[in-house]
Amino acid sequence: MTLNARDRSRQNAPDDFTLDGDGPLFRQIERAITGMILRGQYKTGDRLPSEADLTAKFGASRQTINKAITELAKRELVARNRRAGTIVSARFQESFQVQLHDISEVVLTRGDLYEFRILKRARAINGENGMTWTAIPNGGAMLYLEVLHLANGAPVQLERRLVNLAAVPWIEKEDFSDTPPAKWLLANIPWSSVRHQLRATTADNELAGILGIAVGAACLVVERQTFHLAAPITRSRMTHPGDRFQIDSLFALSGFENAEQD
Amino acid sequence: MTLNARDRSRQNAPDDFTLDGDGPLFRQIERAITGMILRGQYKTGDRLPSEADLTAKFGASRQTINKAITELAKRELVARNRRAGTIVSARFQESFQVQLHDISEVVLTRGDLYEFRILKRARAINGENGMTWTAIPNGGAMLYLEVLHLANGAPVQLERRLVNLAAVPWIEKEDFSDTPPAKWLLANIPWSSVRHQLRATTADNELAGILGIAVGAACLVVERQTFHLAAPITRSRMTHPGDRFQIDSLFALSGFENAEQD
DNA sequence: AAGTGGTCTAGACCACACG
DNA sequence: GTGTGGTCTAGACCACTTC
Repeated sequence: MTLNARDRSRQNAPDDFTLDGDGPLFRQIERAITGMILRGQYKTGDRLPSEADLTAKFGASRQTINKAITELAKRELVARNRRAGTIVSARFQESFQVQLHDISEVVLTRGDLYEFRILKRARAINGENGMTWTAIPNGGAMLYLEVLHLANGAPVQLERRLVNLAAVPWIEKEDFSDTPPAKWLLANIPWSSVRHQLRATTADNELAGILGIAVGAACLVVERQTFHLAAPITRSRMTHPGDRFQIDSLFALSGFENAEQD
Repeated sequence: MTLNARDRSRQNAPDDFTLDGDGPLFRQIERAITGMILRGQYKTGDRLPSEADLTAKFGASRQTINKAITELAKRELVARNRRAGTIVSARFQESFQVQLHDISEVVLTRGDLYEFRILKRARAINGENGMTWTAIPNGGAMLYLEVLHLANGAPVQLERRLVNLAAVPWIEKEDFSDTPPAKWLLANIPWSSVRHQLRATTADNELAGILGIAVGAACLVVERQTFHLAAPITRSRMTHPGDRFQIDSLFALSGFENAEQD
């Protein structure tokens, strides 16, 4: 195998195995390698030194090296293969993570006054009166809740929720005077899986009236269903006025956070 | 010292430290404890046995126990404190994770035919002709791209993108005949942080024409900006017809995935 | 003072993929 | 076979928090 000058310099360049002395050793190593990748000292397809080599270069034990690189692998910055070694990933990510925060947190974070009102509360039978939830059997008992969330007195979210009473019978005793149903459920009922759907709709007459927006205005809808060990717990449809609400989410590789403008 | 079953049940922590023998030991332990929490054998506020105790109960080394519980702590199923021990969290989550997939993956996953068309491509100067991107200096050179993504011939996403030419000058040589700009950028340009915004809008005349929908129809807009070591790389606004596209994301605690209906 | 988790080391065996 | 990562153990010292 032959290397041209550029390749050779690339192989010699990464003599940058210096640590910043800040925090645990495995984090320092993680940052050091992340930095070398981000700065291009290791490029897509390059092979990192083996754990044994890094052990010598950083003067750390193999466990510590492994812990650091395993973190990078979780973030898909590198791919690890037995025998083949650790390869810097083609950075194509087929998915990004976005965080959805509870509406009360969003409002309070913006520095606004948060309030909520229970507009409706009723027992319902699945399949009757146009109330259907396909995840639970027809005829199953449900609690229907309609909650309006406000920021500085203006509606920012209408929450329409169904709760599976077969799974959470105790909820009938709750009056939600202090804690909104979303928070009560999350604090009291464990879940093992969550499904989210996000979509856009336009406001019909009823929705426009409740949210105080024009008929036909765009709305952002977040639907969430939680399950506990395969049992459906609750489904909520959260509708937000398009002009008063948006989801905002920032993600940074740890150690490389910067203050960004919008 | 040993306790009989009665003594242990008095402590509200029944013995169920059995492993399923499937995969690495630390994953088995992780699943075992997750299961005990989800089944209510440990409730919110309960203290888990110390790592030293678990070492004995599972017959594993402390490292292995620690690796398992550290995973639970990352997922916020438990909170760890020196001296105070490991406490099962109040399950209130103030944020959920949702995954955003590349549009081509979404279309292909649905079993549809994916195509894209570059509608426009032009150099632009920040601040001129109504093109502004506040993250880069006024007067900065940008590449503007307008890309239409189709599923079975029907538009599902209009992507309007600005690329910071100061950061990625090489992009001017790309013709994007095979690979859409989003994929090219992710595969070729590293990033260290990403910002997402999601909102709903209604289609204006131009948008309605391009997407083939009615004027005033609801659209879901995803805006993404990536940065590399504080330098803005690209900003894309991805607009989807509300009736043809929604974001769908499923999350499950590992080991507790179930097939859910919608 | 003492219990708990946080981290690190040294050494080991194994599974897998490549030659 | 051989090199790589995957995992595990035993032992250790330390930092933090509560007692």
